[in-house]
Amino acid sequence: MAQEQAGEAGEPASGDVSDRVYAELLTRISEGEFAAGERLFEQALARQLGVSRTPVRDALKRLAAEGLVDTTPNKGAQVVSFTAEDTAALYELRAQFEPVACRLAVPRLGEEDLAELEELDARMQAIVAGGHDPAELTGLNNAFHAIFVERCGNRHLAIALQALFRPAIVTRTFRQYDPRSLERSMQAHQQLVEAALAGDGEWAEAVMRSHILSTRHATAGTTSDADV
Amino acid sequence: MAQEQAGEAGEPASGDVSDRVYAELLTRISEGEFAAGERLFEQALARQLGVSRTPVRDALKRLAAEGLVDTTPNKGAQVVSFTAEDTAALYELRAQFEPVACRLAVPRLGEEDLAELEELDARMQAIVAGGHDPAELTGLNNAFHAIFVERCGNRHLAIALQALFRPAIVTRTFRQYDPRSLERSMQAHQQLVEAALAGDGEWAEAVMRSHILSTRHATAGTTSDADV
DNA sequence: CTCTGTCATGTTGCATGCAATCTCGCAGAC
DNA sequence: GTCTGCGAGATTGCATGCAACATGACAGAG
Repeated sequence: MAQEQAGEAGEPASGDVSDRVYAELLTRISEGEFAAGERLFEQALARQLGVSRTPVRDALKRLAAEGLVDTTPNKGAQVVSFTAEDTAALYELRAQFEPVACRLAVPRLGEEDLAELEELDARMQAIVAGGHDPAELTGLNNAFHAIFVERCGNRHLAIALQALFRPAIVTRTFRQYDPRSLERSMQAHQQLVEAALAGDGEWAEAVMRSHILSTRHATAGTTSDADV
Repeated sequence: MAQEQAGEAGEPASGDVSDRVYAELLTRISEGEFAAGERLFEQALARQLGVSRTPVRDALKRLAAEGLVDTTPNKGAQVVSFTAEDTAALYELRAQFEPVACRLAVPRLGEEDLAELEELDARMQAIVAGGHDPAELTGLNNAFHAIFVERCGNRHLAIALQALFRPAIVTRTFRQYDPRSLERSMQAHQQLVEAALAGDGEWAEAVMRSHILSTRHATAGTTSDADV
C-alpha cells in the first residue's frame, strides 16, 4: 500500500541518502541493536553505512527531535534510556491523546486505508497463531496505529503524537509476550477494524483508550513495554 | 534543578551558533517578518546572519521537525501557511492537551518557577495597561505557557506539545487585539498564577482549558489567532 | 597513598567545495 | 499561435577540512 516508506508524517523529508540513514538508524534502534544509553558516533556510523558524516548528522538530529536519542552539546547522541516511570507516563499520555486522533481519523479513512487495516490485523493474527516473531509483530502494530495517527486530518497532531509514541519503541527490546494480554490486544485490534469499517469514531476512540490502558497495565510490573 | 537555558524542552541542543540561528529564525517567523509561504534560502540567511550554511541548515531542519516550516526534497524550506480550519484544529487540540500538561506541572513548580510566572504575568499586565506592543506580548505569553509545558515532568509530552503550540505562533501576524478577550486572557493568567501558588493542579487545568477555548472562540471568525 | 595540574586523544561543530536536481525562460517546430 | 525541447541559472544535498571543546590518562607534588 504505497504509504510513504521513509518520509513518515512530519515530512522532515530531506535528501535521498539522509532518509536512508534515518530509516536504518530507526530500525536498528527499534530492534534493539543499539542498547539504551549507547553512544552513537557520527564517524563510525558514517563509515559503517558508507556515507559521509553529514547525512548521519542530519539523521541523528531528526531522531533527537523525535525524542529517540539524547544529544548533549559537544558530546553527541546516545540512545534514550527509560525508567519504569517514564514508560508509565508515556502510556498515560498515549491513553489520553491517541484515542482522540483515532476518533478524528475514522471518518476520514478511505477504502485503501480500511483494506490496509484489515490486512495488518490479519497478518498480526497469523503471527500470533503461529510462533510469534516479536520484531515483525511490533512493526505491524506500529503501522496499524500509525494509520489512525496519520489520517487524523491534522499534521500537527500527527507530529505531536509521533513524538509521544515513537520513543516507546525503544523500550521494546526485552519485552516478554504475555499470551493473555496479547490475545486481548488482538481482540482490540479487531474491534478497531470493525469500528473503522462502521465509520464510528466514538466507538473506535473508546476501544483505543481501553486498549492502551490495558496494555499499560500489562506492563506495569516490568521495565519493558508491550505496546501491541 | 539545573534549568536548560537555550535548549528548550526537546533538547535538540546543538552547537552555539546553530542555536543562535534557530532562535533568530524562530523569532522572525513568530514576529511575522517572514510571510506565510515565503521560501527560506539557506545561503541568503547564512550571509545575512554572518554564518555558514551548515548551522542554517540545522536550524531549518529543526524548525521543520517542529512543523514551523515545510520542506520539500530539493526545493528547501518555506514558512507554513495555515487555513482557518488548521488554526481551529490547532486550538481544539491545544485545549485538549495543554491543560493536562498544566495539571502535571503545577505540583512540580519550584520557587523560581512561581516567581517567573508572577513576573511574566505582571509584565504582560503592564503592557496591556499601557500601549500594547503585540510582539513583546506574545513573547511573554509564550514564555508563560512554556513554563507549564516544560515542567510537566515528561520530556516527550513537552516535545509533543511544543509541536502543537509552536506552529500557532506563525499565524499571529495579522492578529488584532480585541480589548475584551485580552482582558479575559489576563484574568486567566492571574488565575493560573494563583492556582500554581496554591499547588492546585486541577484548578490550573480547568483554568487553562477555558482559557484556550475562550481564545479559540475569540479567533473563530478570523484567519488570525490571538493565543494570549 | 591521594589529589591536582597538564597534556594527548577523540569527537563534535562550523566552514567550504563539488555534484545532482529542479526551475524557468527561450527558441524552434508544427 | 501553441506546444515541445533544450539550456542556463540557481538551490539543495553530500563530502571533506579545520578549529573548539570535552574526556581520560599520566606524572608530580603534598
